[in-house]
Amino acid sequence: MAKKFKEHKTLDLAEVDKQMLAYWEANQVFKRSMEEREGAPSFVFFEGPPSANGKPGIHHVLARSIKDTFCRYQTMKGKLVRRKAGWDTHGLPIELAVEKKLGITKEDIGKKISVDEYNQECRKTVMMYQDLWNNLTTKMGYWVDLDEPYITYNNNYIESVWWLLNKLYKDNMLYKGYTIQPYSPAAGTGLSSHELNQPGCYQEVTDTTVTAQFKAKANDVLPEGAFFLAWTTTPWTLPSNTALTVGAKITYVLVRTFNQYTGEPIQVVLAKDLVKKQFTGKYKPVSEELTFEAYEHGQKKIPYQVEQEFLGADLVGIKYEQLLPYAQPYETPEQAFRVIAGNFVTTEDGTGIVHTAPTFGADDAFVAKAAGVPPMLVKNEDGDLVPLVDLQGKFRPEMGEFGGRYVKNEYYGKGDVPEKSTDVDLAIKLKIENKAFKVEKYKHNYPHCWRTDKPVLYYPLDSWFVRATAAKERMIELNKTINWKPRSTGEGRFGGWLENLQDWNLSRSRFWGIPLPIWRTEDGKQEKCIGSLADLQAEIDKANAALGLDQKMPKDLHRPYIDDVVLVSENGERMQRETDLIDVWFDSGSMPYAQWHYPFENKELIDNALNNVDGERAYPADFIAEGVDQTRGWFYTLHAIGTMCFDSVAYKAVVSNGLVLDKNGEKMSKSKGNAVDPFATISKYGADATRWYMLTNAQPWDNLKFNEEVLDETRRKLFGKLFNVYNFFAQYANVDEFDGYSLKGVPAKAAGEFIPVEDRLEIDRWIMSKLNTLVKAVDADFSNYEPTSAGRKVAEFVDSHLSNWYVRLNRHRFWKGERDANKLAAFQTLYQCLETLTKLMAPIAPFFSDFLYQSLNNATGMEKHESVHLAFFPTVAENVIDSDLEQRVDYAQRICSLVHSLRRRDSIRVRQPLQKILLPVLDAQFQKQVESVESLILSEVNVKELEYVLDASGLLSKQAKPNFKTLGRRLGKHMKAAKAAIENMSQQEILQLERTNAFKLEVDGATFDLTQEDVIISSDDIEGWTVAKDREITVALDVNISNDLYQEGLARELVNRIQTMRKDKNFEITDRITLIVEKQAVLQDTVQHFGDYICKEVLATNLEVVEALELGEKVELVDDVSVRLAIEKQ
RNA sequence: AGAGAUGUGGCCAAGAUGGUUAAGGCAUUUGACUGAUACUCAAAAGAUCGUAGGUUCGAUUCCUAUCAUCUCUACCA
Repeated sequence: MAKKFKEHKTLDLAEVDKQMLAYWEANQVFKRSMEEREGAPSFVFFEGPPSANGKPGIHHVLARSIKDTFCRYQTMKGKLVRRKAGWDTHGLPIELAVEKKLGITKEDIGKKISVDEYNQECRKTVMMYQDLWNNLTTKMGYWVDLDEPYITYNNNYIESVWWLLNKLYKDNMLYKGYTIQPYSPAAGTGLSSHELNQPGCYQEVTDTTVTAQFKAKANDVLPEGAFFLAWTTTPWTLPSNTALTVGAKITYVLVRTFNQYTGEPIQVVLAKDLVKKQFTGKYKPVSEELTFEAYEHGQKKIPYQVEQEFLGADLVGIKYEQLLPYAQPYETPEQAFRVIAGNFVTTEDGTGIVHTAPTFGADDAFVAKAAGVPPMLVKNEDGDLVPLVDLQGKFRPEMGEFGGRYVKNEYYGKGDVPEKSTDVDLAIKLKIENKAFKVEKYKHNYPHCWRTDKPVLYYPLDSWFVRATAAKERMIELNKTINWKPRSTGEGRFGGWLENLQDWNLSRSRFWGIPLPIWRTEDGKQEKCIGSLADLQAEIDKANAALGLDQKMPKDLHRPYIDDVVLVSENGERMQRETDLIDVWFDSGSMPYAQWHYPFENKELIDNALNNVDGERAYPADFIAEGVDQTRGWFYTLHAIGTMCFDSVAYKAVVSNGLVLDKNGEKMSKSKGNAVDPFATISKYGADATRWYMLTNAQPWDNLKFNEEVLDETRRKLFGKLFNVYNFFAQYANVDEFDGYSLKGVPAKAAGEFIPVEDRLEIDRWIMSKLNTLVKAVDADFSNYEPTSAGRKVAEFVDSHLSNWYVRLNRHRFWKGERDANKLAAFQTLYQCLETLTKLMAPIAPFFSDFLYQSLNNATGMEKHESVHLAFFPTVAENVIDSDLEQRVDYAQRICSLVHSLRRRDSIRVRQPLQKILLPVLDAQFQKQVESVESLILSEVNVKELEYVLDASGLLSKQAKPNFKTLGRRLGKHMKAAKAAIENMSQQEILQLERTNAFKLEVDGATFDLTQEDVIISSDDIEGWTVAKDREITVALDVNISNDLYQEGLARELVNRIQTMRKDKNFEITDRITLIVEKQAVLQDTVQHFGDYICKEVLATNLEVVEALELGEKVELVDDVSVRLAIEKQ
């Protein structure tokens, strides 16, 4: 006796999830999916560590579904796929969370709370979210090794990162530099861009702005004494001005006018496009009433006139007098105070000439450096070079009367705020000195420190940099070898980013992160970069010996312990660690190496690949996937480190998925309340429906508009349907004791062998052909990282072909009485379809597929695998694919559909038999194809015969259309006329073309030889018939209902009503009945001719016709025909 | 501000390499099958493919411009 196929009541995907999770857990399926592939070729996957500072959202389900799908697929393809989970544990978000939780600020660390305690708190915070993430990982069916994750705060991880940093250091790729960063003087700390993007940081403020006049020195382009106009919203930076930047291609003009504050005649230079914006209000073009000669200071209108034009490039190099000569740049002052070119200059606002203060603007610093203009740095009391503003935000003593004043009034304490800000006083001074062209208030957004709520300064700070620009070309080259999904992200967003690459600022002045392993002597002249713990130990020993200390290796490599370590330089000086931490993005970009503690352990995993040696490999990744927001984040840092340290790509293929938006296309956010809870979604619809929906509703790289209704539809349509098909199968398979190869009483030809596909019915061969075509396509899609296409094809197969055609047409084969080879073939065919489908679906829908697989396989024991995820992906049986067969069934489906539409048009129900279908035949092949599915069509649409109509039967009028593809190139612009001519071809002419395969077409006086392929012929209409068309197929239906047909129709209606009554009365399927029908004239023939048929269909052993029936039910058969019926169980 | 992506019926969404009727699904309306099951199936209606130009015999598809939405990076006069 065969084992039973499990029959399931209703489909509860959430319940399936639970069952399968328990099963996987109990049987260690994930672990075994790797163990069983030991020794197989590796498929390398990197898990991007989630930053553990936030709760997982629905978009993480998308990203992880993508990752999981391809890892499962590759496992099924026989690859060994290791997936180490990882946690991004460092960085500001964690620190902020901790500070918020403890109610402290950065300054309190080391005072109110020890750094050790703080450190512990950070670790705890990370662990707190880990549980939630693990929970989601498990519930959504994401297989990743959670038992041995890499954690970026572990000493081993840090050691690997140090090793990488040291490698960069040795290659001269690390340097210390001075850059402009957001800085909060009130808090005394630099701010990361993350901090600036806290909500509420950008506030609208009103600043005093100055358009200053910079007096040009003698030159060949401008007249004596001309001024450059430059606008600033931060007048306090004007004393630090060392250059003016123009756009080389921008057109500038010289304008003659008067200074509105002093009344002095002036000539000023500004962008031509901005003259109208600048010369407003009092300024009027010179005219007869308004002349330069007649102008007097104080009068209402000030004349102006454009005198000359130049290109920005002409102005470059002109020197000008320093605007506010409080100090001179310490370095190369002779290079300062000249006009330079910069591509960031626009004519949107200001004057088209940009006041450039390299100490306080990132662009300024960049453009000045490129042009060799020095920043305004002066030597301080300690001999260090510093800007004119100190770290408290005060002007230095060099600033004379301004010395000691805060540059922004906001920095003063309550009560100390002066009446006029430095900006205002500077503006007044410039007005008096004929150096201010215009002073105005200006409203704009300006970043504020989230902690002190005071404006941020852009301020030069010491930072460590990775010389990424040195590897730029190589990064671009290697990027071209990466398979980006979608391609545009790799070429556009990422490629563009690489083209404009800047050096990577590594420094962060925080506590919770990987410390920069660089120690320096006090004068900064000697330094050491540590590349391993052994290295550090050796240096500590050396320092202990040289300096007489008793230092031990810190148990924890974080601050502050590491800061206490003092090393010694070659010539015996003390060295202190640079206090910076490194950018957390470097942490995550190091994961390919650090997750394995490379090169201190697992060295071969990476070296095998680098040296092209046989053996297991863990580098580079064959595949990674994250959100498109990681393009300049993780995707970049992986690529940069891979290129710089190993001259290799870090990943060969990358899928960057889009955002998950709400159903209206808006970004999800907690504040809008439109965020979707992944846990709720999964428990409501099941993980599989969620995954399937997210992967197939839109390409992963397009944004997904998350719509619950569509998600539910996925559940119903795909999983519900497949589940029903399975249940149908299981129910009858159990009755007939199907074991995969045999039925009760119908043994397999040979033990463990299927009936060869070629020996099965055509309809079986058809679905098998379809199935193999599907396998081929899905395999190709998965290997090309196209899950959407793969999933849609599977869904299409299940819906249109398997459930709606194959099962429907073959239902009777499963429940008919006799057991024979035909029935066995039906079971085997359906079994093979279902089993193959579980494997095709498994990568996307791991739970349901395994549930189904086990339900099938446990009964037959055909495969030894205990889970679909341990099985292998199906291989294509090319010999089973029969495209002719697929085509003719496609014809059958379409012809049936056309006939149905015709019946519908005349309101003739399918139970009413009809006599004839006419099918115009366009070629012999078509007729041959349709003939072999003729009986199928006739029974499906309940029609008696199908007649093929050959040409010229008189019924058919043919229509010719040009085939643009073949004619287009030949005819060119004669196409329009040719189209008309061809469409006007007579029946005779078309016939001639068909017979001789030649036709001379005359168009516009020219003659063209046409063959049949130049023309598309379709049959148009058939006189007197109802006709429907679907592309090349035309169908005509004889809708005349003869009396015989009518009677037969009534019989069928009668059967239907009786069946319904049986069902309503809960009779068993096998119950025999007596049928009593009230006598009626219209029904007399029906009962006479079709009585046997009726009895057979409804299992009636006798049929009584009585004059009047008291009991029973009155039912309507068709319009105007009702009858009273009764049935009784015998 | 720069870079990138997207814009096809009420909604979701196919449509590499220009060509004859622009898939399919949901929703809507109408009807139908069914003794496995099932809010299943079928039909009808609904789009000149963001807008404007251009190339071409012919453009949803190629080019240019423009608008809108979104993302990333930056915040600079």
